[in-house]
Amino acid sequence: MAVTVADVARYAGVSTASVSRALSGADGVGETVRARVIAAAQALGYQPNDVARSLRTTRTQTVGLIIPDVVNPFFGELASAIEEAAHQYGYSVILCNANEQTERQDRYLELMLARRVEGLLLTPVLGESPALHAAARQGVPMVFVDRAVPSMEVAVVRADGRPAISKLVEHLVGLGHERIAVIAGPRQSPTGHERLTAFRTAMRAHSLRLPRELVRVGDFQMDSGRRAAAQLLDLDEPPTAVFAVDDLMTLGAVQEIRRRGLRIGTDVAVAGFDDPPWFQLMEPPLTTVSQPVSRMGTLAVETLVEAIGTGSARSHLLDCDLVIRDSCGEAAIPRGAGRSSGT
Amino acid sequence: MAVTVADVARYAGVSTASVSRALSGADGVGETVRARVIAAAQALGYQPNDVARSLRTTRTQTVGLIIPDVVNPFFGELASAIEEAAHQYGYSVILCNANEQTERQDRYLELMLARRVEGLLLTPVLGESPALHAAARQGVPMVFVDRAVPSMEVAVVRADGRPAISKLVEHLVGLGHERIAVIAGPRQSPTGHERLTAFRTAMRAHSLRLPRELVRVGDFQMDSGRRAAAQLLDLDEPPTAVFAVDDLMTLGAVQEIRRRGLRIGTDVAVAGFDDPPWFQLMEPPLTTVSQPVSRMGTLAVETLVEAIGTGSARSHLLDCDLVIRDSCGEAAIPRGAGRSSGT
DNA sequence: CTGAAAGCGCTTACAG
DNA sequence: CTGAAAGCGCTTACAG
Repeated sequence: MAVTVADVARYAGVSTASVSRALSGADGVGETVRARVIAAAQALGYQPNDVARSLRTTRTQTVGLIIPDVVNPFFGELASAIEEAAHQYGYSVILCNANEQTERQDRYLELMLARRVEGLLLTPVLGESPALHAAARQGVPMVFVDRAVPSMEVAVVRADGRPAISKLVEHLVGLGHERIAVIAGPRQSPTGHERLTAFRTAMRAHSLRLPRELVRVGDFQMDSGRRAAAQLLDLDEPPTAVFAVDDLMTLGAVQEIRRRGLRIGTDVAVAGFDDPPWFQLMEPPLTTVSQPVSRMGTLAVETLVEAIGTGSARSHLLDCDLVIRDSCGEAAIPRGAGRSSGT
Repeated sequence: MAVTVADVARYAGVSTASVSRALSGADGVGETVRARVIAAAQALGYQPNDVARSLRTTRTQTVGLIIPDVVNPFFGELASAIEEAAHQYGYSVILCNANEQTERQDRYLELMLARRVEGLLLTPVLGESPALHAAARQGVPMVFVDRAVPSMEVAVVRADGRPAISKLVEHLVGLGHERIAVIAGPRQSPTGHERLTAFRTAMRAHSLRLPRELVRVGDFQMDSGRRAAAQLLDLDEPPTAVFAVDDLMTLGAVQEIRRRGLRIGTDVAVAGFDDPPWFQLMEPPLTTVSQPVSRMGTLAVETLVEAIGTGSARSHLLDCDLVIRDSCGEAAIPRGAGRSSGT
């Protein structure tokens, strides 16, 4: 655990400079010397020390990844895609889970800066983050994934849910739904806001009312989806369809609906967001707005690599898909207004 | 991005030694000097360089985590728990996804050693891994999670599925099942082997036959679960119950059963392994053997920290729970042998 | 092609 | 309490 270039040099009878050159594969070193060095390294069991190299070269080959909630399958898949792509470009990734807390995000940001990551990939948590602004000011290459911070000029890679949401509403209306509720994200969340606004716009386009009581605010966690669904179901005139804007809240809603003995798709329609593998395995399979998660991850890395290389990078807005399955009912909706396309 | 201790020292009018002491909070530095240093650091926007510090102290405050498949929810949750616990102890984690490939595991192992991680947490992939043995020989503190390598004397933190599997078989038998199939893990997998053996033993204890055709080998991935279920269902005399030994294969089996229009719990019973959040949301909710995943993660980190500190650590074997829900049917099993406890 | 030497940014004995 | 100096393990101009 302690053999250094100096040891190898001594053993091979050459200078440390030659050792370095030979081992790094650089040219400008004779074949015989190279062979001797390699043999010596082998014999001594030499293990390069990247921290020394990093100090000297100021390259760490590491990028930082800060995710707000690794347990959320969406972010899990995202992290996985990012890890994969990063390695493709020769970067290791230091992973931190901000857990949706600004203080944790800031602490990790400091930590990553101190470790001299070459770039930063993050899904910023909501709220003011001094460390984030500091990092940006310092000029560390960085790109946001999935969430933008409007006040910051940082490239962002995310998916635009609007067209798909509009299609979803059309789908629901086609099935005879008029009283459609939404379980939205936190008010301050740009993503949540965008989805809610898109939903509102689509409802208006179909001349459908969206009373206050049908708009519920959650926090992207399962429990808030459950609570929101409960409130919705307790209404004097409950909605015939519920649209939740992320996977976890969708799950919560499904759970609450089930708990009450209601059947999804017939008693109440459910549409979700994101598309973890088991959505299609639910009974009935869930209709949902799907984001190109792993594409986002790959693209985010590519964008970051570009930022590291050129000092600047462009944002990318991907498309979402509406995946129609059976959870919005395909036939008899109780209050069907004759518009149903079902049998 | 380039202010160093030397700059701070100059600005504060003291030596770099004092700067280092003041900033690290060490004692042996006067209050006035400390205050001046802190002010100077602040004024200059000093950002400590951990790679230099690491080189000097030979401490990197980093541990490596190698997971065989981050997309698998079991490992996702495990990684999340590990990341959390590691930070609690002041360690950052470098995450690598071996994707069940020895070569990738070995490459990442080299990389982590070069980066001088202070410890290694990994779920070893199957197959010979020269780098793993090399690392062990070198004495890098390490602990295995979830999977042991019988030939290596490395502490392992995992859960013992045997008692829960025995209870599961009892549960199935109580429900009238006799023809019970198993979708096992790869033959070389100790974990898979343990679960299969436990299942065999339990079957024998109930004097139940387990013909070859009812034992199917998968690879812990969803697709293999699907294929295994298909083969099982195609049998002249298909099983009345299927037990899959991980979450992904369980999902695959569920999907195949559904695809054929069969109802889980009534047409065919399904029992799974692991307990991702949506198992309880399936229709019917899935009966499963649940591992204490996040406990495993935390304990693995504690064990590693101990290994780093003392140079040795003990293995830990946790218990699994049998979570009984409705997927094994609670009533009428077609071929019920009169043993059914249902109504 | 090869080597002597400096230096990356810290921390830590060692003196005083 | 404070500083001068060495050194962690590399790489890279700079000479030759």
